[in-house]
Amino acid sequence: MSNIKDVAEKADVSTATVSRVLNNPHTVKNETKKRVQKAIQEIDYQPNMLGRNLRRSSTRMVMILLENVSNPFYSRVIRGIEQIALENDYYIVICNNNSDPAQENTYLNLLRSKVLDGVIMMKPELSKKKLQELGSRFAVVQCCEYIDDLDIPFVSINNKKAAYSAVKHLLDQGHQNIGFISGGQNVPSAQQRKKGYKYALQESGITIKQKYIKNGTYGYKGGMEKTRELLSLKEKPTAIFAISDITAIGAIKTIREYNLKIPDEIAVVGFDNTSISRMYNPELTTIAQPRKEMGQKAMQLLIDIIQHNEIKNKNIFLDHKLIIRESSKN
Amino acid sequence: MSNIKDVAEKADVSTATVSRVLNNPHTVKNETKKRVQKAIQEIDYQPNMLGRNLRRSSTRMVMILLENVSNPFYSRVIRGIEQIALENDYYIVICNNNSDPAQENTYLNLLRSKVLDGVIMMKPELSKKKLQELGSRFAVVQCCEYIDDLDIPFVSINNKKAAYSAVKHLLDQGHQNIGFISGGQNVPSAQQRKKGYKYALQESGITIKQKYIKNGTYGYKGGMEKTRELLSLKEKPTAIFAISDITAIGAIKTIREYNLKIPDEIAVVGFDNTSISRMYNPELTTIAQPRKEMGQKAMQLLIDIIQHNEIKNKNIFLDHKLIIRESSKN
DNA sequence: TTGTATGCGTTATCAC
DNA sequence: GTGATAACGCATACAA
Repeated sequence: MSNIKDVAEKADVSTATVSRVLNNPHTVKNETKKRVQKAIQEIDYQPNMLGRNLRRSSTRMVMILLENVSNPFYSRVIRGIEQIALENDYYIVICNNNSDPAQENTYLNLLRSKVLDGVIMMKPELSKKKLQELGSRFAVVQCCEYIDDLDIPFVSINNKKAAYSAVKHLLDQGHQNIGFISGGQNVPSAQQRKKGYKYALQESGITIKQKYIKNGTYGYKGGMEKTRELLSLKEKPTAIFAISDITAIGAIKTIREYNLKIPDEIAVVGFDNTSISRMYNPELTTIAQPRKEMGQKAMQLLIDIIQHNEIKNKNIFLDHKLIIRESSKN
Repeated sequence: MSNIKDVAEKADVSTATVSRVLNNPHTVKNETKKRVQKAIQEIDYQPNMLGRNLRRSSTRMVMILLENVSNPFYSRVIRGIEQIALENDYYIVICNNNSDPAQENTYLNLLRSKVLDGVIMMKPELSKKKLQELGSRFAVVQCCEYIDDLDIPFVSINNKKAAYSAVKHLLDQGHQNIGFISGGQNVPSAQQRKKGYKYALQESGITIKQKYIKNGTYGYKGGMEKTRELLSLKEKPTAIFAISDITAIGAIKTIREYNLKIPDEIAVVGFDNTSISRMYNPELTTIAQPRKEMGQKAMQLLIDIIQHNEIKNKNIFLDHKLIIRESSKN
């Protein structure tokens, strides 16, 4: 493959001038510029970014590190990130950690070794301490999932409030026995949402019953299993608040096995407003997060860090929205 | 940040020796090695891959270029790719083209400029000619979606046969009027599947009616709209074969609006066996592709190209499987 | 087994 | 407006 020297020879200029045509065209005399551009065309020259990156010590590549792209929640967040990235000439690459700390660490080595200019972390596997360390040395932003007593900027919603509004909606519908199927025990957002669940009940003077709180995973199967447990209780819940839409759909599947009517005999509320919530039968009541905007804010934050811009607000909370559909209201 | 020279000074060796410890440890005397490793620890040295990459003219980074990660079909394919990549010390980065040729081209510049060692293309926006050109100069593999008269290796299923088996299943259930909701007009797999649809009908001596063939998109809304068109025909189809699971679910949604019973009054078959097909109500009959294996084969193929290994088979077809569920059979 | 020296391809500083 | 050249950090051919 040809390099900048070949172009320079072909156009009878120095490599410096070729570089200028590439990066600061306005500083080159028009005539010279034309000659260089012609040469570039003729020998089909493509700048080698490996050289450029080394020289500049920057790649304009930014990674989105998430659990797994199969999680439908992320798609719109990614869109938001991509939009801002594109506008600012950054490349976005997405990497899965597959919930494996070792795999996550492998990808983070791309950051440590300068291949990436920054990273947006969606659901870190890293220990708090290591995350702090990483954030202190490299450009890192937390998005959606976050740990707030670190000095790492984040964009998220107020999960406690969001869960509160979901449960409040069920209370308003007259439900008293409300089950909660949570996510992973050590996932911050799940803990925050549990607080919101409890707070809503307390506020209404309802005793919190541990038997109604199930810690599970975010998955479909988890939703099925935990619902089976809830429905085998003597005093069955008349409503279930699930940590994600998929979990809620697992719940509905099980409810169907028990031949209970939704929402008449039992109501279900999910979380995330993923596309399936609108497509499912019955359509699912859920909490919408401003996913695209979260991505946009996160990427802007990351750019500000990379470029050492002043950052006004390192902790950004955006508004959620309760979306009421068939699964909780006739 | 410290570099290889700092380590060399600290350990009182040459940079060459440090490099050897990093890359060919067995060629260094044990005692020296220990000293170097200690120095690396002490100054917390992390090799700068920008330098290494330039020197080696390789990054061990490989891109999966797809339409959008939100498509649930890809998740298991990606898993397969990741598995083989991990085993062979390659980094996998995923990029969306968002069906935008310009965006795709931007990402492909990473390949052209040597930032990537290769790319697996899931659904190219590139013109056939440009794809051919790209494949002739760089390591490229087509996966799932493919154009077969190019000299670019691919891994896929036999879409015609797969569609045939879906339609044959419906015929076996006694259906004669079978609608087909296709994908994009210029998507190879959609064309191939249409052939399979037609072939199955012909084989059974059934006249192909254009009114039963709807060209749409792969989406939910497309499924809804096209089904509305099909159900407003005087002679309604009693079965619908959809190009994807999501499209099939859109179809079901509309069928429900018409208060038709599935599968008694109308049967539905999807394509891809994505997780939603099992979760949906009713559970969806569909065609399963060996997604993980497709990913594995594609990545192995790509590695073989990158490393200039001999390649026995450049065109790999894997077996599909018909999965019969509630939406087509009681 | 180790050190010296070179070059990968580019950009940016400095001089003209 | 342009050219000469150093430097980015590393791996490797060659010499010792």
